[in-house]
Amino acid sequence: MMARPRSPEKRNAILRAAVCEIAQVGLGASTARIAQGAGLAEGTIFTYFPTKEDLLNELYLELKTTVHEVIHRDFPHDSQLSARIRHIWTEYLRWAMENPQDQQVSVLLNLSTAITPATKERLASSHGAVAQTMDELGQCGAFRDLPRGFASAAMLAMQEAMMSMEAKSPRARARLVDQTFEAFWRLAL
Amino acid sequence: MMARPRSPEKRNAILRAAVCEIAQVGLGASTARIAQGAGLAEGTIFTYFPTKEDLLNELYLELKTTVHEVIHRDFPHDSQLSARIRHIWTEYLRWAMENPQDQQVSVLLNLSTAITPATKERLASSHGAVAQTMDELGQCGAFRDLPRGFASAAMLAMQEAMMSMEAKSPRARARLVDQTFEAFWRLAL
Amino acid sequence: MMARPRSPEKRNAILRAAVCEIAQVGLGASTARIAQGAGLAEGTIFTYFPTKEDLLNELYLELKTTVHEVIHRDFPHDSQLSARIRHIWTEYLRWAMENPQDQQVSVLLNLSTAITPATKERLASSHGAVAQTMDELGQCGAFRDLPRGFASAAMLAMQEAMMSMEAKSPRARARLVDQTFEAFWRLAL
Amino acid sequence: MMARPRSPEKRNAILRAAVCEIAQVGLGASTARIAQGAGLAEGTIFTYFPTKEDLLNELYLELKTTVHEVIHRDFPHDSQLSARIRHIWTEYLRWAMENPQDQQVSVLLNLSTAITPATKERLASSHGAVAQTMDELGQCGAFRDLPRGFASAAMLAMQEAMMSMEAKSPRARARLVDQTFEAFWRLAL
DNA sequence: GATGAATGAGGTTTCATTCAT
DNA sequence: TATGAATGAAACCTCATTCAT
Repeated sequence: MMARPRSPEKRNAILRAAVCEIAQVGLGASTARIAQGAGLAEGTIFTYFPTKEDLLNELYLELKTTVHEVIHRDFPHDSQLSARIRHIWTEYLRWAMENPQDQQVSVLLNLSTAITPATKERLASSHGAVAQTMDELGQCGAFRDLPRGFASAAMLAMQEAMMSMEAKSPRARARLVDQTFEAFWRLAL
Repeated sequence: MMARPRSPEKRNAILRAAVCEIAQVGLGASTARIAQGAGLAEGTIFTYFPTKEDLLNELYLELKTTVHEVIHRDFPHDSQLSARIRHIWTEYLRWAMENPQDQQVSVLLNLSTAITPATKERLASSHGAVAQTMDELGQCGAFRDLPRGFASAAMLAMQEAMMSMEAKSPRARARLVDQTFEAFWRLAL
Repeated sequence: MMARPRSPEKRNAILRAAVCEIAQVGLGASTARIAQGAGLAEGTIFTYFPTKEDLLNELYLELKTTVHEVIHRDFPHDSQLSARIRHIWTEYLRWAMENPQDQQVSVLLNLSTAITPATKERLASSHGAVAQTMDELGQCGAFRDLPRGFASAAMLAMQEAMMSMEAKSPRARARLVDQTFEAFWRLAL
Repeated sequence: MMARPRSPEKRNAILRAAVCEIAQVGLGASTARIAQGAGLAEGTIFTYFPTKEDLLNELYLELKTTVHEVIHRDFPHDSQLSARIRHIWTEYLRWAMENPQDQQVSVLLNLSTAITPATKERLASSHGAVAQTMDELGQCGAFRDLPRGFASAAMLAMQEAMMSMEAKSPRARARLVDQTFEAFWRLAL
């Protein structure tokens, strides 16, 4: 009934705990355990999120928004396409590899029926510079004749492939990010 | 002397119903609803699968095995690499697009903690010709310097990207499959 | 529906298996496991015993009857009271210690609501010589002023106490049986 | 800040209801019926006892502890052995006859595999004065040459025999208690 | 007669959510 | 507002019993 959170710290603790639990046991993670993970009482969750579904939707927004912020930070707005794509490529992968649980939960939520279309739309509206860059990519070279959105999907897909590689050391990881970008860029022409 | 034998049809009906339910509501799909979907009593599921987890593991095997069979049928063993890769690309996508629920459930199961390592290993041993072809792909061109397994992951990733495109007509779909293969092949060199 | 057993061996196997299972897990032992223990199919039990409750009642009769038979064998009908009581004491304890599971299940069944009064009555009618001896005991010495049946109950109670002692060797056991009989007999005067 | 605290009354209501149900139908008594008997919702049982088995173990402890308390109340620590034994004899029987269901359930639990060794050990440590008196009894007269523990077992056994006698009136019951004690004491010498 | 698959009621337990404190 | 006990629907699973083979 109440959705006006009193303490942003607690709200955040809940979201962090949710990520942690869901990463471990899937979307079936119980609200009770999430609450416990957040150091709160079972019932408190429901003063911050009226429903478990609401919690999941908000979590989804939070995760996606964070990624957007990461990418927009220091975004080379005026550079040429390849540099902008490389930025997206690099920053997204950095975030994903530094926050594997967040990434994993993000994937799970993407596939879940709990996330409403409304939630997904709310995100589309906040794309901004990234969206524009991806569109530009869609116009160029190999992607020109393919459906709108394919460039974006392909890039995300390749990134997922890249993440599935166990990167032992951070150094190896950095090189891998570069190498795979080169490969992807060749694909794009 | 032998009472009614366990019927493969019923076993199959359960697996089909499971796919259908899981596609709709996720892995939380209840055994009761699956039974109902299969036209059986609640308890009957458990004569075929001792546990829900067992059901999920068997379903996983079934789905993956089907894909392998689809690909191995008419596999051009003696053709050159590009033809073999194209075969895998095409047949896999055909199956996935003709059986979107199976595909979706397959993805869900892949991410689930319910699938045991033992189950995954059972699959690895049945790869055969496909595995060899993918290995070959890994040796060539762009993938040579990347970690083992990347070629395979990248291909699957690109296929998922392709599937995420709504293909209106079967005709358009066929063209899309071709176009995206060309793109992928260019990536591979 | 059918209660006329074709094969006494199978009927017996079921009863033996029932003892074994019940001794291990209590009266909750499932008919399926009992059947398995008897080397029979789940359903076969029900051609021998229409109901689980029937099985338990018959088992109860069987166990009690066996004890009676053991005691009646070589019963010293014409000896004086103390000799007859000693015979009952010794033979009952021998049986109980040689068949601990049967004894244990017998106790469980005694306490169970599954055993009908009708079943218990059926037994009372077959007491014979033992019953008469116990009655005689009730008339004598210490038991004279106590309620009818107390002598019998007291004896059984003392025997249970005796059985609860871990008797290491058979030799020690034999001595213990003697010693405790002497004690009991002193009680009776 | 503290929400509704867990209420000892409800915990007790559950234990009382459990005794009542188990006395009627055995250890198979369902948690649902126990909850109903306690005037609580099905789920509430599990905030007080994580598991049915835990409930049974706690019930066992509670019953045994009550008996110990009953006996220790007004225990004639400084009287001679016979007086102390008579106290135990009398008080135990009084409790058992005034609480026949508790007594019956206690017996059932004793025989059940649900009660863990840990639970039984927890009790052994709280014996106190009774244990010492029973040990003393074991040293004397008839019990001297019998195994340690036999005196105690014999006494309990005789008490059970005594309880199995239907005592019509309280007056008759009191006399019976006395008479049987005299008999038991004669046994002990 | 023997078999064991099929049944569905019922058992224990979990869980999102409510609400007294 | 925060708490956690209370709730009861629903989940997974067991089991006595039936019945086609």
